[in-house]
Amino acid sequence: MSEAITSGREKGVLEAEGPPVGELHAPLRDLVVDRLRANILSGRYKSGERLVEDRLAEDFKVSRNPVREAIRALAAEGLVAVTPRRGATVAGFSTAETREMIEVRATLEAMNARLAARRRDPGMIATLMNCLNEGQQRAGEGDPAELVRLNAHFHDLLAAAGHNRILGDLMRKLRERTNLVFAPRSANGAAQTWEEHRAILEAVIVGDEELAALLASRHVLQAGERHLEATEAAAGGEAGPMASAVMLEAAETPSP
Amino acid sequence: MSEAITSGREKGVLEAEGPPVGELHAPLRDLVVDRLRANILSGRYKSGERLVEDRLAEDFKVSRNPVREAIRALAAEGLVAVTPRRGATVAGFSTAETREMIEVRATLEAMNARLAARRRDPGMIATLMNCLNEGQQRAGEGDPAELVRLNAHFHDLLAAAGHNRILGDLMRKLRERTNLVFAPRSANGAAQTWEEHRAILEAVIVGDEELAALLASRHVLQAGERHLEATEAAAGGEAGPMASAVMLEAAETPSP
DNA sequence: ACGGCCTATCTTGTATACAAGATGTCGAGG
DNA sequence: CCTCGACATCTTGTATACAAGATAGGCCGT
Repeated sequence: MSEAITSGREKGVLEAEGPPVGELHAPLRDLVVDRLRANILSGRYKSGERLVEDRLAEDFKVSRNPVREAIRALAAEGLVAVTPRRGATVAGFSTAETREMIEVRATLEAMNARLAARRRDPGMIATLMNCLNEGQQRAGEGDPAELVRLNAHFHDLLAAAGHNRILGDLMRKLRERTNLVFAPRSANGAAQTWEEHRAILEAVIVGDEELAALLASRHVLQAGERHLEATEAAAGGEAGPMASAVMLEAAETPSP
Repeated sequence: MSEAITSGREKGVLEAEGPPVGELHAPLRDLVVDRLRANILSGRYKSGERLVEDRLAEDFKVSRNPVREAIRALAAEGLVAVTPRRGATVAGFSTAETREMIEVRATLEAMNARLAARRRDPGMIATLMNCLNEGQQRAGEGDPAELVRLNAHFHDLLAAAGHNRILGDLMRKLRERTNLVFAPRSANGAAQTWEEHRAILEAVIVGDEELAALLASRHVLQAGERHLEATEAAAGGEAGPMASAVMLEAAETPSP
């Protein structure tokens, strides 16, 4: 795969192609951001890997400036960590940080599901149903990258249904960060994931705010649990044995 | 006030002063970020005002590069808005966006208060008490800038008491954004604000998670209400008359 | 052989230069 | 009088150059 970024505007022999008419070309910085983010989220760049400006600039065939800005943009999103004079690396998270992110995500997803159930909108729901069907269909087939994409899409649609863009942005950034942590074993439990999606959507459809919030919260917390159990099993219990249960309890919304 | 940023390392006649020993000098970018943020939050730069790179570079006596990066960092925090080839302006928010931010903040502050009440920590509580006393004392005196600082400090301490840094970061960024909106009439209701702080802290101290969460949520929502009422009164009802009540209901955690 | 310094090299930080997009102005033509 | 368009100007986007901090390997002394 060629990594070069060109903004689609090479010097053609016959000047027939200005910048795509009506479609403003994005600054290189933004293109680089997209590429870097994609490479990080896809696992092509692994956690802890150094991101050397010069090398990336060469890879992408641009100067260091857009690369610098892209790196800092991703740092603001929490996908890369940069230390003042030592450069940037793909972010990695401790189990404590992971737990914290999961706690917050659970709360935000619960809030959003509540809003989606309250403001339910036929158009949105139809779109969500389509996404859900496709997801459940492909859950068995494999192709991790496609499943990750569909999962992100479902959550984005649900965020749109909540009609709170501030909330949606926060959820997306947090989701990307946790996905980065989960990436190594992301294929786990796709079927269960989509079963949970189905349950959330049903609660939203019937307008049961309480249930939608509870299910959305658990959806996140259980994914976190599965991950922590897996890593604890692999690493031999670096945290307490029931850390996941503690986590679940921590963010649960109080029940009536 | 001289706006120049120097990193404290001028060419002295007698080379007696390297970079302050043991204290790594921050990159200019970070210094510029701090200055810009301070100028924005203090209202020195008003919402909508253009941030021209050249002018800022001259003001701060640095090149455009650190300024560019600083602007983008603040854009990531949501304090400035940048349009691809048209430059950056100090962010401004519609009433809809403001409402959304308030909703999310209310939820996050509620979650944090719950965590602080659960994990209550004597040291933290003592520090919070000090801050509270100082705040209540100065609430009558005026000096808006000092009150804003103390308010930020109280919320930061409460965030620390919640022991979730991810959550704390999100709350701080959101608080800055809402403060930017509220800035024009921020002096309003300082006494009430600190009375609410007191109530929240009391709930945290006795470990009543439910009450702490409820009070924290209301603290944010009521501040939002006060603001929206004020602007609606000033602008002649641009949104529905009971928008603030709707907002309050929107994020309230369900009661048992 | 070991520890510490010193230099060679790599990488980031900052400045400057140039290219190209956006905006505002003024005049010609209707 | 108004509109359209070419030009002048302002501002951002990108590249390159140089300065300075960080790192690693080797050399010297003991």
